[in-house]
Amino acid sequence: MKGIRRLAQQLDISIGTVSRALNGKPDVNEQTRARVLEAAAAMGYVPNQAGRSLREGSTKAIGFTIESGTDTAGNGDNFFLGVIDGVQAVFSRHHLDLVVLPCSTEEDPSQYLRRMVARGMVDGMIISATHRRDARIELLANARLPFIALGRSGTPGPHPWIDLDFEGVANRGIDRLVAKGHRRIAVGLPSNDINLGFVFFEGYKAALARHGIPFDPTLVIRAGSSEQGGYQIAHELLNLPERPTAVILIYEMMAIGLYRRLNEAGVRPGRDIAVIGFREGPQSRFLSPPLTCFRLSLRDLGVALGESLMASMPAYAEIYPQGLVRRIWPLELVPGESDDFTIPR
Amino acid sequence: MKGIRRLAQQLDISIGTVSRALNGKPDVNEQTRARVLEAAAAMGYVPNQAGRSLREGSTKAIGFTIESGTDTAGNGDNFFLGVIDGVQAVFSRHHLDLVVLPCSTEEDPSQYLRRMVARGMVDGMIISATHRRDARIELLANARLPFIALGRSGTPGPHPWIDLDFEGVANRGIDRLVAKGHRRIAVGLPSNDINLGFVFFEGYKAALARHGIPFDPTLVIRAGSSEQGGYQIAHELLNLPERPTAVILIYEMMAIGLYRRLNEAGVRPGRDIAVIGFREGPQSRFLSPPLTCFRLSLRDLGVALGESLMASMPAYAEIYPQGLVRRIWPLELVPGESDDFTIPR
DNA sequence: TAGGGCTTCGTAAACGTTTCGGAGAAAAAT
DNA sequence: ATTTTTCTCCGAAACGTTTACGAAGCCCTA
Repeated sequence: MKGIRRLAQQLDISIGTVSRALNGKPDVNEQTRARVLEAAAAMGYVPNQAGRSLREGSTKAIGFTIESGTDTAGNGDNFFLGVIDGVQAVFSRHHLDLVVLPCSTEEDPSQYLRRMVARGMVDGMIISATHRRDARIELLANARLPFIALGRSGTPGPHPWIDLDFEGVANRGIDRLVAKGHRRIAVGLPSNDINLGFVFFEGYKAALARHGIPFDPTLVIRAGSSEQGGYQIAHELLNLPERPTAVILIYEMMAIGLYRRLNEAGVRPGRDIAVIGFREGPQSRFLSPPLTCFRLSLRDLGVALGESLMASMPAYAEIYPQGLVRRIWPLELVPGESDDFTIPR
Repeated sequence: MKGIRRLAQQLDISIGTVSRALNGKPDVNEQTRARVLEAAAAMGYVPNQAGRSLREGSTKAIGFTIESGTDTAGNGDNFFLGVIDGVQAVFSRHHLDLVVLPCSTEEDPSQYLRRMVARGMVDGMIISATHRRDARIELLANARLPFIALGRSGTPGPHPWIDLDFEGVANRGIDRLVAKGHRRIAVGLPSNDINLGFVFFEGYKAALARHGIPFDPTLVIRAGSSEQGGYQIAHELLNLPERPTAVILIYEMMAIGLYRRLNEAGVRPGRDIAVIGFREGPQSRFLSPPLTCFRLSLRDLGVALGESLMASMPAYAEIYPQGLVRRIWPLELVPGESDDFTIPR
């Protein structure tokens, strides 16, 4: 005899009453409830999740899919660990557990997601690293599983997302560089079709146009989102017939490799070329020279993600007013010395 | 009508036969099996996990618990993403899925683990960041859930683990420093009671003893595992009446903050003090000067973890010979310039 | 032709939980 | 005193799956 049955037998009441007592249902004598609660605690009873979710159709768990592997995300652990901490702060208030579902580098993300959805392990999903056209979004919509995307997507149909302010970053970064006299400004973009690359690129082009700077495709370098990618970007820029005077990068990790290649060529960031990175990482301030980049609170972003997902879960409609969230997350400029290089007029 | 029932109805055979066909059981006509498989694929049938695991008592999923939050792990980089990728490579061969269970910074890790085990969501567990006396180990042993720890522990009772070669690192690091004439060698340790701190400390003391260097408790600094911790370590070392000539750090992240504080004081690593870090991170080579540290393959470590867990799961006894794994994972020295500082005799 | 073995399939039970409908008793209303 | 309401509780069904058991049909042997 196991589970609730054992508990009921020991207390000599029916399993139905035990269940109602445990779940705070009204029609149970308060004295009985106290006995049940005490006995449950005493024998360390915890409801079997399989049984419960089979009956309930819900699992009290939320999934957060990321890509595993060390070079894919363009973000160190700390990005996801930070965001997750915020997400958890929201969910724990409602006794929802967060499970992180890492998609192997060897598997197609949408196939993976399909499996995970089919598993029926979660009541909602947070997806990250959205692509330009992301099959996962259609998949989740079809499965009618509440979800929110960390990152916009060009996928048709309304779906909730929160995304970083890539246009704003591109705008402010380029404004800053133009103010220092730069006009040949290169951009380092991801080589895959992750959507943020497109968004950032659009912001870049718009900012240039605003300043009346003609767009030069040779200044657009696409590379992997890792340190190696940054190295490659620097390499290509150095080989350009007419070298840019400034570069803005989509990933901070790229800055590390970019610095390395520039140093090899005797080109010092901040003195011979202006560099602006994107999201501030642990090492940004400790690069030499410190990287000018943009900061955001990972935890706050996680909280926003969590609350927005709640807002699309019908089961919590009373607590979180339902609605379709589409939100641009602001970032704060962190001035370093990597863009000190100024072009005299 | 849903699930297997719908499939059976459509094919006009019993659900039992459908189930057996799907699961590759022998007593089903091959022609029938083909029909079932085809129909299942056509209507995108996937077995409900709750129903299955209720019946089976197994879930075909493995848990990997880590600590969320950005400053707790001491790994500001891709440590977990790298390890997870290796773990997944093993499990995917057996159609086991990996779920990462991040313990919030606000919750007690063993309470959290208890909940996750009780959830019955996983057939096995990998725990990380083991402590000196780790309640989670006893908990998992009592629950008879197969598990392996990434990190040793002083917890009594036999349990499987894989751990980095902290003694080896301490030994080789100190040998290297002593060979350069250092005798006042400080050590930066974590401030919490994570077990690796003790192991590293023991290795440090043993290595000193081997060289006949008296142990000086004032050279042992405990701090948070983040960049801030490293800053604090440097600060305390600088304030010592007799400053050490070398320092060895348990976390690479500490090196970043340590460098910062040292630079503020005009003390240059590699010239005025020798610094050795522990695990190589993405930025180790790009610190100025490059950090002397130790390297390991995260993915290989993950593979070893996965295979070792398999070896403690009775259900896979034919494939992976059962046994209690206790393994020290080697690291490779990566010479930098941070320990170039030599003491003349 | 009777019986035994093999193949294939259907039936039903079981996993642990929640909840619906109702039952019995006590309390309240008539 | 009878009816109605209220308070507790019980029994049973249901969620979707797997599997033990048995039955039916067939082929083969004696």
